[in-house]
Amino acid sequence: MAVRLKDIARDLNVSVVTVSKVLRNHGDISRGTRERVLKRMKELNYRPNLAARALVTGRTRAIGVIVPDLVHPFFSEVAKGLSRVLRKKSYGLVISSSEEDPELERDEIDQMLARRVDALVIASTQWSVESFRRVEEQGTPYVLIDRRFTGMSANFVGVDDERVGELATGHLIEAGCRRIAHIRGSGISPALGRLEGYRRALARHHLTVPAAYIVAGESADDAGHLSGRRAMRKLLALNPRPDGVFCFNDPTAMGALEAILEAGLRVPHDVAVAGCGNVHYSALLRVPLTSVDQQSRLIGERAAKLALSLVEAKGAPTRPRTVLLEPRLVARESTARGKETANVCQLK
Amino acid sequence: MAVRLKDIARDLNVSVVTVSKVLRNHGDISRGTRERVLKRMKELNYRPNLAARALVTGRTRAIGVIVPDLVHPFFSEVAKGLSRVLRKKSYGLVISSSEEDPELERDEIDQMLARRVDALVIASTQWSVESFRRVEEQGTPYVLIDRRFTGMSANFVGVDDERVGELATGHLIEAGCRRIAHIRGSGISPALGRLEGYRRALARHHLTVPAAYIVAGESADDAGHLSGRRAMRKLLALNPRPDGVFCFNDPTAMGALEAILEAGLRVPHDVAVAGCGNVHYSALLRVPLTSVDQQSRLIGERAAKLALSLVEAKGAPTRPRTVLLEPRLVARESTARGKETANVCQLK
DNA sequence: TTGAAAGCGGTACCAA
DNA sequence: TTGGTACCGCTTTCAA
Repeated sequence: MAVRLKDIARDLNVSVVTVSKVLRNHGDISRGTRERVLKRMKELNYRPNLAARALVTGRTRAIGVIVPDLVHPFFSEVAKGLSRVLRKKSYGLVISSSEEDPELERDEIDQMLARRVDALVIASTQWSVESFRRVEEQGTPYVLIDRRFTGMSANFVGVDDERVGELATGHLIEAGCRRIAHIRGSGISPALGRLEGYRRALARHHLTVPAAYIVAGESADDAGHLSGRRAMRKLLALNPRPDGVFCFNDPTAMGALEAILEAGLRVPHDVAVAGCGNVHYSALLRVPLTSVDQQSRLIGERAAKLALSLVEAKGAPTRPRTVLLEPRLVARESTARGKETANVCQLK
Repeated sequence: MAVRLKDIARDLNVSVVTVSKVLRNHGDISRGTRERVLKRMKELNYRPNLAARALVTGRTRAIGVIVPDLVHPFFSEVAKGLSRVLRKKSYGLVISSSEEDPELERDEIDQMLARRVDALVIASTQWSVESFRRVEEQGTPYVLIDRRFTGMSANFVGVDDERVGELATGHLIEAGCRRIAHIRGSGISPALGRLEGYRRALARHHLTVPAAYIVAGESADDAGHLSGRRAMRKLLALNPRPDGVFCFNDPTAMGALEAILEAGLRVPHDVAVAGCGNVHYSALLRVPLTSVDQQSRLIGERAAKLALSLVEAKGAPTRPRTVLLEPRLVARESTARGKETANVCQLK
């Protein structure tokens, strides 16, 4: 059904090799032949069989990406960034979701390796690095995004999570908050980094908070908004009640927002809220949400570029690179306290 | 670097064919051999080269999907649905975005065909059916989703868009609105269907509205919220002003919401708003948004199943199937007018 | 400038 | 139960 080099060769009374050379702009072909071949290719709508080509070249011109959740706006943005860069180089994007399940992730990695993708981009839910060893064994280069592993030097692209925590917390402090709580994520690296940044910002301003001001959201990113609500309820029950909260991510922050409003309190006056992710509808929420932009799209683009450069390097041992992007604060109403409040607090 | 059948065969002093048969559970292999082979496969972490297999079987076990925008929640949901079904059958998902650009879409289709995906799922931005003819020529089965073409019988999975329009408009009417406007989408089929449903609902209730009550949003789905705002401003300038608006999709509706609030009016009291898509944060908006759920996830799942069934059919001419899913209304605050209002209006 | 032959890693068919 | 051989569509190498 599909047209093959052979068909074109036969039609034109030339060899397959000749046609193949024209296809790849491989010199040493007379103008005449080249044009006849191109013409026929166009007529027959010829498209080279990439599977066949992959078999002989060892390159599929496909990059695999595995994310925990396709619907999470962060990963959608990443995918868009990846796709944008890969398209330009006519690489394909094979995508799959681990559904936040480490075991599933391992299966998906195996699938990708079987498919012989040229490189792999992974936002891992893994606790151990064992599956990456297997990727390395196959000689497939890979780039981690968003989540990294301590004590493992691998290619990584992500936002500087400690800066995220510092930025958000610092902003809350500047807004006049003094009793700042944190709803943290589960044990993955971004959660730890943001927590660390939060602590650092508090320390720098000589603020201390009760241990109970740090509460854990659930692990399931998907239900972030529900777990954020639960966590915020706990915080509101404390005495003294926090006057500001930095949430691990935007879904969590939305949940927190809900809990605060449900309790009959005002945002930002009673409790200011900052999140992270700057999902594109943050501005449209019940109270427009201050958020730290983690440059999702850019993460995808940089990851794609890094992956491609590894492919070009053809397994020549490149030492792992780390790309840390600078987060940016986007201030909105959820932290917009009146100046006077800020001043009063600062006097104290 | 990667392990091949040949390596295993050599190690075990059997032929490649034998190993291949074990791999595929192809009978006629003694227990002993089979187990030795399996053991060695595990030891070496063998993974069949799918490119090689594809070359001889003619099947890549990959499905291609092309959507206008990876970040649009609707398409993310669709992708998730697809992925879920395909994973179970160990099919891979090759994804790409047409960025709402018909020309780009044609390129991406070509890429997919070159990659020899077993089937294609497309949410097309195309105006003509020409590119699908080319897909047919190659013998690659395909399923259209969301957007269809009149006068072309192809496999299609989507929501019943006329029902969408009827549901939303009918709901606004029941909520007491009498001057219902519509912000429509560009000329693609869902836009037309929803418009038609809107008209039908008005007619059924013997309502007429000025022609100016139907305004067009822009084509760019991405900026839906901005174009929704612009469109709503125009509507608010009319006299008499609409008391309800059905928006083509949720981003548009959010824009409309913004415009109404900016104008100092109240939702739903002055103007009620209904959208479509039921994106997962609809409930968290400034005014929780009534929306028609278009079953995005399910669309993906059904499209995947349909695509797989076409692949199984191996090009046996199956007559095109159309899967129309029933939309569901999710009523929220943006249309929750008090009963009294509704009654007053009905008296008039 | 052109093409013959070998081979990429598998599978299919048929004979041993 | 096992394996030899041909071949999938293309690229690579080298000779003509």
